[in-house]
Amino acid sequence: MIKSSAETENKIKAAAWEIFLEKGKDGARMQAIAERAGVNKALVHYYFRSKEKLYAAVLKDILNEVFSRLVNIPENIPFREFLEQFISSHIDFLNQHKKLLNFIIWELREEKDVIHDFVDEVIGNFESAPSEVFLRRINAAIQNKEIKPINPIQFMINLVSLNVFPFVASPIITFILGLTEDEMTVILNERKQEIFRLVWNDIKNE
Amino acid sequence: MIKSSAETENKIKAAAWEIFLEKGKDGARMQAIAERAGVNKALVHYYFRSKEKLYAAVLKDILNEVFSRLVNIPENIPFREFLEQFISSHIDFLNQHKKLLNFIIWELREEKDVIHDFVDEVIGNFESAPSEVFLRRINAAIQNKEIKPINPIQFMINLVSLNVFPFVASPIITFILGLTEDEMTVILNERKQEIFRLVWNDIKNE
DNA sequence: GTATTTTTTAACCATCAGGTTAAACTAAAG
DNA sequence: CTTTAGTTTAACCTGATGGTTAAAAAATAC
Repeated sequence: MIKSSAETENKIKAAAWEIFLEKGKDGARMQAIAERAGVNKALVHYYFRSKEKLYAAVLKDILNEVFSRLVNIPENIPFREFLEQFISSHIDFLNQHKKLLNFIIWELREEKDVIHDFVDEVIGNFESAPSEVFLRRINAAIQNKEIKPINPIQFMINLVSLNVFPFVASPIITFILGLTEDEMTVILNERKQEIFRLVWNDIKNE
Repeated sequence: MIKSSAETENKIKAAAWEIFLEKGKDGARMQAIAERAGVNKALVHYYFRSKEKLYAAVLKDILNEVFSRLVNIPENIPFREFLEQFISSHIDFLNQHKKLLNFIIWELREEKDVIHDFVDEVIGNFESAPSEVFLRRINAAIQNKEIKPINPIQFMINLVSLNVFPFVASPIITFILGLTEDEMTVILNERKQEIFRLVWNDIKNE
């Protein structure tokens, strides 16, 4: 068994990440985190002092992960391809982290100053805010006449809604529509094409 | 001051509704519910025995409220108007109950059997499942050639995503886009038209 | 006015969860 | 081999929280 401060710290953080995502901040138990990490409660406190601090560390990691995905916007390709890639990579990401957005939306549901400062700090690490990059891309495409002169804000909200919501609400949707989990998986996979078709038809010139 | 068993029970349930929506099941405190209801903790237990039972009672009410809205689907009008009304009434509802869907999505995020049975019971109170009614309406419209032969499931998912997500994620969206709350309100209000425009353009025949 | 029901008061219990501590143990590094 | 850092053990403390109780008080019904 190797002893390494950094490794153990990451092991604990990884376990905490899982538990927080499953249970939320209130529902998560330090004991459960310790067990998942294969260590004991004392060690968790040894590394992170308190639940608050551990939560803060994990949330920072989570937000970093999400924002770095959002920022990852390819340049110098036609808007049509950009859009296809954007949707595709988003849905791949959501598929790999089914519980992530659910957690974020719940935990950041109130606009508290604490959260504000916190998200600010994380966003501050990127050269420009994710939405800025995206907005510029849209406006450029409008200038080029690649797409119709749409409302960029509404367009972004539409796009993100179509991408994210089915994953966030998938248990409920599955249940209400009376589907099996397999059927739902198929439907979610089809959404790459469905979403692209819908939004591209709406904005393409000609 | 009137003493009435039923009234007090409702008063407590209403308070519990609020607190559960704000804090979630794990975050809610019986003490807070009692205070919000203007009674004391003992009385809350006198009426509902335990937090579990109170939660169950409230959740049942909440699901009933939501499903009765979903089922409320006007017949005998052109699909175009039906769609307009559906979006409009949904968004009105979401505007009045900003925290509701957020809560539901979080609390029902896992497909536990307990939840299954529970939702089943609530849905059982309606003649036909909400999705059934909606599906029939879409298929009828396709038959009539009112709309193109679309995939009804994907259509429903698109529609609900576009309606619900911006409300569920509104704090985050507001923050990421750097908007004020007032600006966000304006944007949310514009969505009735935006969503209708987008989906109707997609499915209309000619 | 008396019986009944609702509501309060306030103390209390048990449990759980976050957090601490001290001592012992283990692995690695010098 | 000895020092040091990492890790375990297990007991413990404290506060919060769900839940209970018995008695008194207030409101209602008859």
